[in-house]
Amino acid sequence: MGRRSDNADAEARATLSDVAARAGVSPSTASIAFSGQGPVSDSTKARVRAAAEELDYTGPDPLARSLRTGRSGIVGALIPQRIGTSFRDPVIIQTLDGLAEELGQGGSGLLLLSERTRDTDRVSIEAAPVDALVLLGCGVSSTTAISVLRRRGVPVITIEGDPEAGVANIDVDNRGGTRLLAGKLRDLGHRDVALVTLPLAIADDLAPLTAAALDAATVRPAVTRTHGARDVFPDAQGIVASGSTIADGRAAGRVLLDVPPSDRPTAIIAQSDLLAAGVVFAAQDLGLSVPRDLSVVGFDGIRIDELPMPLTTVAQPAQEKGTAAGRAVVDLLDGGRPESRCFPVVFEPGATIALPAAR
Amino acid sequence: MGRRSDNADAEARATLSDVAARAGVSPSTASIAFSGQGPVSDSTKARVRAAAEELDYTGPDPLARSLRTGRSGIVGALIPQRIGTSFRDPVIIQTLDGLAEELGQGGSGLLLLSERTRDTDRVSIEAAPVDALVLLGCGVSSTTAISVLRRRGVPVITIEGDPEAGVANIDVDNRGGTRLLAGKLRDLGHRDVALVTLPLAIADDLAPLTAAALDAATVRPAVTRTHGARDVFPDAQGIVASGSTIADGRAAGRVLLDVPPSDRPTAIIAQSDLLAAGVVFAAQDLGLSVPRDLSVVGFDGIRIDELPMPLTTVAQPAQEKGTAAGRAVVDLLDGGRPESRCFPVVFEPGATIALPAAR
DNA sequence: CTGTTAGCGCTTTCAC
DNA sequence: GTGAAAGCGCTAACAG
Repeated sequence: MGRRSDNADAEARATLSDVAARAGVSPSTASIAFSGQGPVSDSTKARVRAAAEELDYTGPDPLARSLRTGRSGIVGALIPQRIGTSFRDPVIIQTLDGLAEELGQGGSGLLLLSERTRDTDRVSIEAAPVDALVLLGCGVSSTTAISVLRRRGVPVITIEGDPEAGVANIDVDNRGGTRLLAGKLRDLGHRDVALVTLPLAIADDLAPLTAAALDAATVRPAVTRTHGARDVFPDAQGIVASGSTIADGRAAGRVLLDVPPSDRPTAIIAQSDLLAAGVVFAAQDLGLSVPRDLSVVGFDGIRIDELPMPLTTVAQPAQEKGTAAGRAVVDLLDGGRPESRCFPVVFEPGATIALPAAR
Repeated sequence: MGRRSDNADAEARATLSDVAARAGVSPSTASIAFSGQGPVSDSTKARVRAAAEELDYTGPDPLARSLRTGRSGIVGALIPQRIGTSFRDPVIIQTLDGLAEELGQGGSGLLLLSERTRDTDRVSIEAAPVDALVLLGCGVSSTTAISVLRRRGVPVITIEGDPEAGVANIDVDNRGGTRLLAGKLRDLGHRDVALVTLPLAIADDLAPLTAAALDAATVRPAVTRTHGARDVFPDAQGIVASGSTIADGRAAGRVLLDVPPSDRPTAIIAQSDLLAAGVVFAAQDLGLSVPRDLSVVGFDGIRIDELPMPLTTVAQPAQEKGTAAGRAVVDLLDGGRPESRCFPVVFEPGATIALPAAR
């Protein structure tokens, strides 16, 4: 029973067969007239269009079309947390923008999936009607997600995901970028350097950075950036932030800085620009001047207007990441085998690092 | 031929019939075992599950299920412009967040549609496989969109749309809110008041606010807020901004303020907080002090950290708007007839208005 | 260029 | 509690 919402109005909607009948042609011909996928005489096409017009037929039912062709025209993007949270991060927005734009070129739409959906939902990763899925800097132990999708036969692309998974991965040079920043600090003479990391797992709390937590981490970039920092400062300790907002950075910064001066680091490596901005504010809260009393570096290269000085950071091509992921998806759907790639980052000198203050 | 991507791997995926056969039951029984929509003995259910496991069957194909049930489980959101642009507006993000969250409760997913899709796209409003669509503060002459969707039988909800369209509309008190702010300015003694409006149509350019432009406007809130301002200052002139960012406001503000002092308004009513912030910056650029030399009011109630003082504005419940729209959609899909509603706004005193400077 | 035939994979009466 | 039958609306071979 029951197609559509059996709302008051609607006597059954016309189907392609109805249109074909009215135009005096077979359904297959009518189908071709609509899709252009085959030869039809102009006169026939016109007749079909006219019949459609009369019957108020707007085109093939996408649901039926999807079943028949095996394609829905929809690509899913799995984002961490809820929209309001994820979308506070400019990097995610830019990446999605690039992704959506590129998918649009291929005629596909973007379905937003949050990690938080219950699997009873009609549109969870185990049941969403998607032709492919992009895992976006996710804290799903992405191997789990990937295996579910593989079983479903849904192709996957990851952005900053686990490279081992045998899936094309669009990456940025998180390790090298952080190492570069750490190197600048070392060259200036910093030795007491602390980290403010991104959450290591979905829904992490503010906490010290422990080896155990790092081992259990599911958020790739957080781990990789930590490695990059430790390439230069092997013993660097730090704080795991509870998110990637200015407020989260401020809270983490306070923990690191609101201590006796002798225990205070001379520099802080924050794993995102928003976190770094928060650290700068935390320093200001405590009467410390940046960069005189404290050097701070970030990651991402987003502009943060509220900061009194430009941040020393590395810029990543967020939108291009999305575009590349989109292109990889389109390629995949065309039967190609897109390759992983890793974007370089670009150093932005800014004005938040300096020589360590004499003690 | 060809189901799915005929990629190297995959020998044909198992179907529900395969599972049923293996479990020694009929397809209908297997279906019930999966969906829970009917009576099955526990033992049968277990057998079906086991067979599924063995065949690597993860559940019913969503495409087939959709065709059969007439529901895709997907709700579309039509946003103006591209993601990167729309999502710079915190109000849109919050609204989408509320919407997605509420839809998630109903088990539906959110498909992002941009007005900019070409109608040849597989997933345009003409052909997206959605159970319903939410028009989000759109500049589509929404009547057009609505009529397409009505013909398709896709139910629609609008957010700040045209109320006449015979569609449930989730609105906020744009007119009353702006009138309230204008009233404050009048009470302080302002008489030379200028407007910085939101774009009146998709992709508007910075331009003077003319009667013709206002008549041709497709973006509802821009029109309504203009009316609200003119309820108090009937002759107020102004500038149509080219977007709703701080930069757009700054540009518009410059046009209004970079004139001989005698031509300068003593107050500016901007139609969004971002525009208002831009106006404040434009004033500063010209050496004017806010609110001493110029009073500025906004609209929305978002926090703008980079501003040196809190903005005088009215706050709208952006997330609740989304939630309400989501609830309306769910209601609609349940066969209900959700009603339009209009949220009130709340005055936020801020510190950007004062008595007009003596001339 | 057009029509015939078949079936995508599933859910849902309805009878047992 | 289970099975048989029907068909959602469409497109893709293939034959004419």
